[in-house]
Amino acid sequence: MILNHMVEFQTPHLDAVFHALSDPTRRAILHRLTEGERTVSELATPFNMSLAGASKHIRVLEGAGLVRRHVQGRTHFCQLEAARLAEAQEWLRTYERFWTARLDDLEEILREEDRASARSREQLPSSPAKSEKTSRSTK
Amino acid sequence: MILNHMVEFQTPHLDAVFHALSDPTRRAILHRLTEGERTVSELATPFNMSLAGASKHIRVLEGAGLVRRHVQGRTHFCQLEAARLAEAQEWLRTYERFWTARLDDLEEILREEDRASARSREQLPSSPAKSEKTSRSTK
DNA sequence: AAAATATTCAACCGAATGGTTGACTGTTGT
DNA sequence: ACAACAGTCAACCATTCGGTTGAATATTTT
Repeated sequence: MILNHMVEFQTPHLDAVFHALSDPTRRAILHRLTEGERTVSELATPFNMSLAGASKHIRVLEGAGLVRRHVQGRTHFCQLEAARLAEAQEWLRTYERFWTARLDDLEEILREEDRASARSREQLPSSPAKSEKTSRSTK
Repeated sequence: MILNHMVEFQTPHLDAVFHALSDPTRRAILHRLTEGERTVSELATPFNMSLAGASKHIRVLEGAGLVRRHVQGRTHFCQLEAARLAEAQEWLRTYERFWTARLDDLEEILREEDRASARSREQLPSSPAKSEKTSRSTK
């Protein structure tokens, strides 16, 4: 049982992917790659960082399987490889019901407040009748 | 413009959340918390690790806003706080179109292969007529 | 009052991280 | 042939990480 636990979470992919995503520079690089293929220098220029530094970040992304590279002469072209991001999202999907649950709770609380304020309006008829539901953006 | 870039990815929340998720022990702890509130010792026991070690992991999760704690006497109860996971998923959602795009590409390629093999069947009428679409699990 | 329990704290350790610099390896343009 | 260019490599540095141990702080039980 404990062993199941240990095995269940020995998912080196996720380790690498989440670690890769934990750095803002690397997230920015990924974002940049959504615009299309870019060379290493192109990816490096926006950052206040040596080329070698940026190169390291790209290697981390490559190691996590988030970037593919094909070399053409002396220039290395990088390409977004999103499949592993899908795995990460799949992992997060397991927890979806926990935040939607909380949002549902919130909605229930707000509805309850609405009922309460409706009652107080009945007791204080001086305040004007408002539209059936108080406007409230749950976004 | 470069500045926009720099600002756009200064999202310390995501840094902390993704970093927290990059460790398998911490992911296991989160998973455990989906079953409900657990004390620090309860969370620690499945792991081959000192209590202090597990405690540190929990503090990391807390720091990332993924766990809330309420103290009752000498025992600390931990609770999953999924909202920040939603933020992470939201970030990943931006990239969804890139893996679905690739899946669409794949589908298109397979369709093309089907057409090609259909043509070759026409040229080699010895092979028996099969059902309209070759069965193929895209999963 | 004393012992047991739940947990953190502080100091320490080795390994990994994010970054730099300078030298090296290829490739391309003159 | 040579200089410029694209990029990696290797060594180094400070910091963080994941982990340990032992002592400290509360709280609960006996």
